[in-house]
Amino acid sequence: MEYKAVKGTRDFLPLQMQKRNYIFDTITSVYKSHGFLQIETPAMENLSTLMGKYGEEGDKLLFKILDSGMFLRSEKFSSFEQEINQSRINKAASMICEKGLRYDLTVPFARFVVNHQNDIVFPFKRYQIQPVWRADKPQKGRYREFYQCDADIIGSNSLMNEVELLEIISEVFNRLRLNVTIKLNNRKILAAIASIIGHEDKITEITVAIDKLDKIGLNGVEQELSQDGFTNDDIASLRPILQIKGSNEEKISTLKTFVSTNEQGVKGLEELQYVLDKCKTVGIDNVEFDITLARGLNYYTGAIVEVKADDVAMGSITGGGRYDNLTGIFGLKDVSGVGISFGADRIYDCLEELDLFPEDIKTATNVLFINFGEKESEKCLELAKNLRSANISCEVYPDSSKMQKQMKYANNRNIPFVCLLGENEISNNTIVIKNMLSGEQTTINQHELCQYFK
RNA sequence: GUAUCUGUAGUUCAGCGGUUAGAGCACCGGAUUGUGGUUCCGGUUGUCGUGAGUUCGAAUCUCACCAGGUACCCCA
Repeated sequence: MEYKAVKGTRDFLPLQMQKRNYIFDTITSVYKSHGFLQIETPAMENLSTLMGKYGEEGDKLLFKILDSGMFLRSEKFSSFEQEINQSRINKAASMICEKGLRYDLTVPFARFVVNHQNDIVFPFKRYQIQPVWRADKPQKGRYREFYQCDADIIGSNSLMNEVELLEIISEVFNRLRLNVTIKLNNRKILAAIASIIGHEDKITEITVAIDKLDKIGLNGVEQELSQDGFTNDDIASLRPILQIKGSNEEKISTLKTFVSTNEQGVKGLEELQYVLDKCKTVGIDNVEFDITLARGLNYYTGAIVEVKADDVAMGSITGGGRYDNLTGIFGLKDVSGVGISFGADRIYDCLEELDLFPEDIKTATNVLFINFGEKESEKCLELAKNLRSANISCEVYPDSSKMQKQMKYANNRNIPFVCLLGENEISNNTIVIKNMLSGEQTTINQHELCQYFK
């Protein structure tokens, strides 16, 4: 086939849209039940807004948009060529691209909050369901265009917000009937660990290495750390952290002694303890303190959270955390926010794999009127109008084709009821209703039709 | 960036050196002019990813290129 959708992007068929909307509707209704307000932001942002917020890897994965028109003045061409020749792609790109597609919804939201600070009420609780784009190589559970479903609370330091977001996560996955584990950590603890072994500047290296613990094991992590310039002494002092085990309480008590001399670490542990305690009061029992959880995004400063499906091999399906300084970058200081993001496409893949989509979401039309000809279908139009005003979706088959074809249409469209109204029925004011699931049919009076479907 | 697998009908795939390249599904028609989903019969569908090489002979073997998937990295 010659013309295809761009690699990593997809068309969605009607059935897929019905399933996707089931996910979006579930998340939206939970968000609304907590009083979150919806916003949208543009697909593209200035690169100055996006660059430098996601870490080195993130910058590489930004889709950049070529400036329109005379994008490169001839006098600049030689310096552009020079940058290209030296493989300084970002520098070269900045000369011909000023815009890029958004990489997530959080950074544009921070820009939004700064721009509209006088028009919104703080603490501001917003939700946003839109696509984001990443120039990644696609594979299972990884797309170049995918939907994030974000909820953030900005303008409040309270840890109640963390708890509310965890409640939302729990509620959404309950409603979707998907078993998950919520992994929780705190950047302050990670920063304290880095500080205690004397490598404050290497938080990223430490977190990335710790994050790989379950993948490459203790030896692998230690090897990686020594490649990153950590001495054997550093690694030895880190070992109790790398080998931490047990329940949430046991892990916390191990850490308490480890970070007791570090103010930030103590604070992080207190925050973590508070959130875990409150989770217990609201009945969330699948939260796990996971010291290996790091998250690549630069802007997180406090709680960080990630959700994994228990019964499917899939990357994280929800992520989030607290960011104390994100709006500061755009010129609004001392506004802290915390947010989460559901990855709708990965959740879709999980539900599909476990066959957890409800059957009834396939039904778009409840009743099909079989078309027997001009006179008969005219009567059907009348009855269809009545059904619709009673809020029952229905349609009249447009051609008086063979019955087999019309019935097949109802079957393929998952229409649960078919109405037959032919010559006989017209003459005695009746109508035949066939249940497509059971195959049973009944004959009723035409004026009883609305009542029948109520 | 690294590794690995796969490109054959609308689709899922079989054929893996030897006549004119097949099957299921889908689609169309019929058995059945007022009954779908189950059954039976018939029909349509191809630059075998592209190019070169090996060979008497290539969908099949080799190489290059193009396209797609998967794993690592990272992430939702």
